This record gives sequence, C-alpha cells and structure tokens, in this order.
Amino acid sequence: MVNKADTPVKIPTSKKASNKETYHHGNLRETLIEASAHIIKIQGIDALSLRKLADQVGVSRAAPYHHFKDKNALLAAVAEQGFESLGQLLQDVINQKIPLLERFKQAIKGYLEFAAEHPTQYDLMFGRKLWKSDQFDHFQRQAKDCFRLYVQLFEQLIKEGFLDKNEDALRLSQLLWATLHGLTKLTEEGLFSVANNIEDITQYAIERFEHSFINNP
Amino acid sequence: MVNKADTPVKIPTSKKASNKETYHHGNLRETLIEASAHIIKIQGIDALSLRKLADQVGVSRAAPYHHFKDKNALLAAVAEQGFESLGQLLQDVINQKIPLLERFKQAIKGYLEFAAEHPTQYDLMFGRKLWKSDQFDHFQRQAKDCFRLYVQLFEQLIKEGFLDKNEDALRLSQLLWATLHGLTKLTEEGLFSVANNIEDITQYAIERFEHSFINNP
DNA sequence: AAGCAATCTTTACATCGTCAAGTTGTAGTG
DNA sequence: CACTACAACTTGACGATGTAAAGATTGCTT
Repeated sequence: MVNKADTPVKIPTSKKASNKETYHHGNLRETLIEASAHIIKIQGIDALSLRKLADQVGVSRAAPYHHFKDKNALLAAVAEQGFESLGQLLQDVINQKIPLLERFKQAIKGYLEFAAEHPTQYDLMFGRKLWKSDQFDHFQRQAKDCFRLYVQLFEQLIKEGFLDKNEDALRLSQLLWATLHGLTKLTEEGLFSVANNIEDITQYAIERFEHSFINNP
Repeated sequence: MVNKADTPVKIPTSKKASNKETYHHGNLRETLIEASAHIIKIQGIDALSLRKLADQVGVSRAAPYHHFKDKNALLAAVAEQGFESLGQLLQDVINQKIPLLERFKQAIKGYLEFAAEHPTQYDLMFGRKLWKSDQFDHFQRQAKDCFRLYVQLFEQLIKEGFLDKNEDALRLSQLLWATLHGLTKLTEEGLFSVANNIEDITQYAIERFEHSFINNP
C-alpha cells in the first residue's frame, strides 16, 4: 500500500558511466544486483525484466548474460544478498549481552520485522524455485547459515534449562522457522483480515512461543 | 522445456458436444479450468501458457478471453477449486464422529497431506497475487470459509475445556494456519535438509501442538 | 608489443499475453 | 418461421520478454 520509499523509479548510480563512457562497465555484476534489488523493492518482482534492467544500467541486453547464466541466477544473487542481511541481523541480535530468553524473543521479532520491511526481497528468498536447483550452492549455504543460528539458540535454551533435555533443537527450529515464515507470508498476502497489524501478531506469536516452548523459570 | 508433451489433456465429457466438433465448444470455461489444473499438476505452474492450453483444448488462442479476463483470472479459478477441495476435506474430517481432540489432530494432518499431495495447486492457492486484488471476491470467500473451520475447531476446544477460557480462537487459528503453511512451503522447497520426511514432520507438529496448545487431559 | 580471454554489442528468434476486428452459431422475439 | 441481437469463437497483429549466436572492443599477462 505505502510505497516504502518516495524515491521515483529512477535508477541511480551508473557511477562509472556517469563521467566516463567505457566499453567495459567495470563492475557490471554488482551494479546489476543492486539495480535489480532496487527495482524489485520499488516496483515488485514482476516488474523486473532483464532488458529494462540493462537499459537502465546502461549496457546492452545481452551483457548481463556474461555475469549470470540466466534470469534465475540473477534473482538467486539478489536473494543471497537478502539472506546475508538477515543473517547479519540475527547474528547481531544473538551477540547482544542480554539474557538468553530476551535474545530468543528478539530473534523472533527481528525475523518478522525484517520480512515486513523487505517484503519483495523476502518473497524472492523463498518462493522461487531457487531451492531445489542444485546450481545455487552458495545461495543455499548462505541461507542455511541463517537457519543454523536458530538451532544454536535452541541448543542454548536446552542447555540452560529453559527446555527439557530431551527436546530436539533441530526439530524445534524447523517448527519455529515454519511458523515465522507462515506468519510472514499469510500476513503479507492479506489473508488475515482481522488484526493484520504486524506488531500485534508479532507480539502474540512471541507470547505463544514463550508459553509453549519454555519451561516456566 | 521443449517437450511439453502431447500428453492428451483429457477433456471431460460434457453433457453436450462430447465427440462432435462444434464451433461453440459447449463448456469451455470448465474445460479450461480442468485442463489448467492438469497441466499445473503435471508440469508445474510455469509451464502453463494460455496458447498451449488453448491448443490442447482445441480452441483458438483468444477463446479463453471470452471466459476469463486474463490469465490471472484463470489461475484464480483453479486456485478456488483448490480451496473447495481443501474445504471439503476439512469439513469431512470435522464431521467425523470421533473425539474432538482427534478431529483436531486430523485437521492438522489433513491439511499437511493435502498440501503435500497437491504441491503445485497449493502453490497457486497462496503465493500468487490473487489475494490482494479486490476482483476475486468469490475466490477469497472460498478461502476464508476454509479458515473459519479452524476457528470453529478452536472455539470448540475452548468450550470443552481443552483450552483456557480466555484464549483467543481467532488468534490461535492464525498461528496454527501459519505454522501449517510454513511447514508446507519450507518442506516443499527442500529447505529442511534433515528429516524432510513429510510424515515425520507432520507427526512432530501434531505432538507439539498438542503439547503446547492443549491443557493436559 | 602480442595475443588471449574477459567483457560488451548487435542481430535474431521463439514464445508469450492480449487486443481488435471479423465470423459463426444460437436464442429469443415478432 | 424469418429475423435480429448476442454469445462464442477465429484470425491476425503488436509489443514485450528471455536468450542464443557471432562479432567487436578492451585489458591483462607474458
């Protein structure tokens, strides 16, 4: 509904080409990723066409194919960047010097907020067929690193007695992640007609997790 | 991508014009929906092109536009059919004469199994922009009817004392649905490298829900 | 300086969604 | 029954898209 940025659709920074028109762009690959991410954020995934992208960046239509096998590969790169951001965010949360339980809650809140703030990029990170393909190793590793942070969190919760010893950290992580993912997608798509305020839902989810996962202290 | 296969899309026997080649197809609308669902199931969503579809059904490429505003409208119709199936399934589960808690569990199991058995159609039911658009009233109503069944289930659980009186059936439904949705999508996309056996995950999810939602019997 | 590989361009093609205008069958009115 | 209006369908065309092939330009390595 609300455009995240008031910035017009104009694509900025064709930095190198701005002052000097070189045959070789210089760092086309990164420029493509950035421009793609920008377009996707502002106009949505469907609005991204390789031709327009090439135009806006200032290269020919075929140029991107020297850096990405096909459109999907480009999308995977953008998605990978998303997982990097998310991973960094979670890492920061976990490294805070606050009680474990608080870190747990903030890891939940952080995830949901990230997804709410970058809906189109989040869409890209999941939901495309980027996952089953075996040609995106790097992308997948980046994503699983993210997941592992939650597993570690649960392992700590078990170790410190917030959860029973016989609980399965991996399974719990899967379930938690699934819930966060589901909440994100269903909310984003407007399926929750009532109380689709993301903050409320986040708050409720956190309370629920605490109530259902954690032994009372 | 080349071999979309001449797999004969079975054209359902319409009461009229089953074998006869008429200028007017007779019930093109339904035929299109069924053929689309078939193609989507077998070859995936991306393989569905209106032109090929028209070919296989035996009409010209523009014919579908007399029954659907655009491709999205067709997809919405297919998705709606999916929600009908799911709703029927859940309805049947709920109408069974078995203990309430058992119905609850089977409603969970049924959802996950439905999604696992019809992955591409499930993809269609969510994940397309079918939801935010205001032109698919009927589709959305069908879907929300589905959701309401879960709310009713939770209301009963509260009433019969399996849940505290002050629990919020709607919120719980949202959370449950989100979890089921997340499990479905993440599993389907192969994100759970470990133990991605759908039966195991289903079983674990059910146990978890029982443990976390339900007062001890 | 020479050459080779990386990078970029031009051209071309097949496919797709969709519209406009025309054609054919059907239903309903008199 | 004839006629008309409408619904269902067809043909043809347009613009957009992803991407393959082959040629041009540059810069790095030796």
